[in-house]
Amino acid sequence: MENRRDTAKAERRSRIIKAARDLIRETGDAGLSMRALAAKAGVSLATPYNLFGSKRAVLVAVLEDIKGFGTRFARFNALDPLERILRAARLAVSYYEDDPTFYRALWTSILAASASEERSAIFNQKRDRFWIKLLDDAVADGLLLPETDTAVLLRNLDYTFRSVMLHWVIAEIEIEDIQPAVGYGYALALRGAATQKGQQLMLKRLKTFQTRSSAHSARRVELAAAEETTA
Amino acid sequence: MENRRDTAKAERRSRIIKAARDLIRETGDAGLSMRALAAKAGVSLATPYNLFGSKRAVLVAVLEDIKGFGTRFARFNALDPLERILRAARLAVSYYEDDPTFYRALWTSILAASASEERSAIFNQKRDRFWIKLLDDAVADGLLLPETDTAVLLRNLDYTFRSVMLHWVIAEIEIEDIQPAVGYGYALALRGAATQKGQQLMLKRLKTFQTRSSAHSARRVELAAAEETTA
DNA sequence: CGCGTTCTTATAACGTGATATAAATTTGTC
DNA sequence: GACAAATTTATATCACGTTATAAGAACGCG
Repeated sequence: MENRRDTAKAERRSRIIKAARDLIRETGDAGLSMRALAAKAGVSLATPYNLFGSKRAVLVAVLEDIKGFGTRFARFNALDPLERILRAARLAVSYYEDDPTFYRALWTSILAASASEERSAIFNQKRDRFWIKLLDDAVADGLLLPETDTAVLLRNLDYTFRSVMLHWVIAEIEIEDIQPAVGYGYALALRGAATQKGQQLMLKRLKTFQTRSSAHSARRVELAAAEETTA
Repeated sequence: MENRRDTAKAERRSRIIKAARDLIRETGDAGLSMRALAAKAGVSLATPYNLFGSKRAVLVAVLEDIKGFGTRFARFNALDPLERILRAARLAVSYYEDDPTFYRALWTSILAASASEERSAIFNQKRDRFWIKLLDDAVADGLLLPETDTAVLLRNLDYTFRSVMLHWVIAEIEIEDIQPAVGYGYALALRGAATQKGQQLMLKRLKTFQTRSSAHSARRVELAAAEETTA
């Protein structure tokens, strides 16, 4: 990271990431071709491949380039651990709610790009540690069962989060359904791993999220029924 | 469905589906191009587009062409409802375990094919009814909370299932990790929605699945740590 | 300075999914 | 049997992601 060559390389990298982000914002995922990306970044077509390896890798880099989570989260420190987890999930969702067209285009592109060999690295060690700490706190406070393997539990929460996002990207649910769906899934899983003390807290959450999710579910059933009669 | 024209069309359709299935079995997802598919099915390149609309639609048709779930499930009728749900999940997983290379190639292709407009129809009404009946039985037996919205709960279970599958397709977990991961996710969610009576049943399941999932989790952490030191 | 290395650049090419076009063929109906 | 409608067919074309090639520039080191 000291050579002038390496700094120029890093500069080119960030220029490509920025160009990709801008291009998605301006034209959506349809206008994001590698040729357009290279032109906008002021590099040759081959350069993004040299620096990232594939289109998918560029887009994952765009996704990872998002920042500012930690500071916004600091406010919740006074809450009980389980509540803090739900707030953290809500905060993560809010990123998508604040710029849905951008994130949908981004994820659409990532999914469309052929799966290459590189370890997809959507998992992030630093991010994992943050969440596992939250879960460990809940165990320490006697809200989650002491025998809980928080790493396994976290993976399960991640499953929920990403599935809901995927569901939204595939365009089968609306942006406003994400929040209750994630909340319900998290509350459900946390209650599943909770002690009696923790279960009481989650039960209330579960009910509110369930009714908010039901509204959407009813909508979906109506749609399906309508399709069935026309088919 | 009465014209000879329509029957010929249906025959061409099934020939294309069969050709796609065989092609995946023989060459994997790499060898499955629309040109190879058309050649193997004995039709022109344009025909699959006329009959299905896109490559993705062909592959979804291949996926939906798989059958024979109900009969194998009959044996579990004597078990308690929650146990029956876990067995059903296990049975669903076994389809993938029985022919992993085929299913991975199939899903890889489906994901790689660009997202078109068609409603993805991975959700199936008949299938939904089957699962909701299982959940309603558990409610009726006092194992799940009476206020449970089983449709919402089912969607959550689906999230778990598909995320694990996706995780496997992306090649970050092994085929033998699917079963415990799905089992853990289902047991966790079911315990989250369970009454005290149901919770005791699920707690035991949870522990066994957790230890089996932990083995994999530990493997992953080792890998990540190894990568971090080399990086 | 000159040399070797590394990387970008420009350009061409490959195979892909998808679409457009006109000809050929099949089907239903008179 | 002949006509009209519909659709497959053959073929050409497009933009795309990706790779290969050769030429040139920037750098570290002697």
